[in-house]
Amino acid sequence: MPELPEVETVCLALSKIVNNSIVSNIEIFRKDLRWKIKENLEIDLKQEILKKPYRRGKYILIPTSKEYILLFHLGMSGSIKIISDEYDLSKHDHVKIDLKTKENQFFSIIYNDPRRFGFIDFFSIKKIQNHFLLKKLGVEPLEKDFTINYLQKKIHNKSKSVKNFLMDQSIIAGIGNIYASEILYKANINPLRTVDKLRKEHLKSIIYATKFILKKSINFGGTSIRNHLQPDGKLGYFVQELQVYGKNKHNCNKCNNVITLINISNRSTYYCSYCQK
DNA sequence: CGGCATCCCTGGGAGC
DNA sequence: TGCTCCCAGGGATGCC
Repeated sequence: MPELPEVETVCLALSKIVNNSIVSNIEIFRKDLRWKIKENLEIDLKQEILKKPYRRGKYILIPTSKEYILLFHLGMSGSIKIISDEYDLSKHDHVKIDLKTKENQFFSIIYNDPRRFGFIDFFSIKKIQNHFLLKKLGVEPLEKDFTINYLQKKIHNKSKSVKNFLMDQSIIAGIGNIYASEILYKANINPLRTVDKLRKEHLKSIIYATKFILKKSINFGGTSIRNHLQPDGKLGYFVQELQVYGKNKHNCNKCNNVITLINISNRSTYYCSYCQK
């Protein structure tokens, strides 16, 4: 499920209950995710106070009062459930964290991930700059430093396709396969075009389209959880909002020609060959 | 170094 | 209904 808008939505849902709550218990049912969960996580996390979660790329980071970071990555199939009532564990629930909020309410966070491409880590906040995953991440696409100038620097001497460029986490953090197609459709740029062929006006369109698509999807995610007393991490992609991903053989909303499906680096890529040049 | 294929893993859907 | 095959949204790794 998870690219930047979905991770942001999960983060927002978490922040409503996690902020200043205390970990009363933690159970780990499976440690072998993408990497092995640290042996002493149960001991280290118990009785910690969790502060406000935030997002970096596709990672969820929850600082604790003892200056540690609890990090989640949802991989390809991960989700987080927030539970306040009786709950029967289901298949692929790997971690359960019980929380008591400052208003003395009780919640549990369940980490579920069938394919186990996701990851959970716990490390000192001092090591955040050198964290083996976080240190590689490029710019946040919704922040001010996502600029034409930044993109020009990153493009320097590169010949990869613009779609692979958008999905490269060391360049822009948070865009995955679905939103890469959506952004390029919005920007009218062919996903196969190599980045060295992009002109300034194209970069401008990419930045505009990226911010537009991501913000729209975050807003959609926000409205979809607004009325849930028990926000459920399993929101999935906001498929109602998708214009081109998964729409092969449908007609383009702009020119009415048929949407094309191709493979770029073994990933499905959808585009309109008439609108996107 | 850049770019690409491969691999990790399980489940769901299509097709027979 | 059941089997097989193919595909899937991430990203590290290794090879050229």
